[in-house]
Amino acid sequence: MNYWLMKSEPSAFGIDDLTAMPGQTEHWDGVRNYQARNMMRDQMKIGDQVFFYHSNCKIPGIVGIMEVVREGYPDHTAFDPQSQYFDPKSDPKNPRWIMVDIKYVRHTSRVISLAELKECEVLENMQLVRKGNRLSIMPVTAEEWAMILQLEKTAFQ
DNA sequence: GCCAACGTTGGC
DNA sequence: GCCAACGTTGGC
Repeated sequence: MNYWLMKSEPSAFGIDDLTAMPGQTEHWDGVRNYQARNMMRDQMKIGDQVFFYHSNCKIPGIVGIMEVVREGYPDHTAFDPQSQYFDPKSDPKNPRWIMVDIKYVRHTSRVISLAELKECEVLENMQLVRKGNRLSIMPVTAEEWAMILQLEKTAFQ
């Protein structure tokens, strides 16, 4: 099983929006970055565990856990001229963009902030804490996953 | 194929 | 709101 972290701006789609979806499941559409797409297309498998990360907000950080429930398939929003994610270069016969379905598992007991993740030595190699990182989907190692769950249990000052 | 210009991301 | 970092575009 693999571990991942996926970012979303809570003003667009936050974890509370996910819990409000039917079945607490949603397709992760709108990813328009090739590196992120390739991970969804080639590597994300049913049962993989995913941290839900809130970006571009007051306290950026991990707010919950999700699970992959459907593996990569074409992102139909790329074909819809009404969608903000419309891409005229994505041909329905040869779709350019891919999404997966994810299901809510739980909120973390608190927000595990980016500031806190940056202070943890075990996590210093995570792409997330590196300067200038803009990837919206990234792999998390088993060690990093366990470390973050450990952090969740402790108070952060 | 290079690279400058431009648009976007996202922390602060 | 600012701006650094990065990806994409398009002229040449």
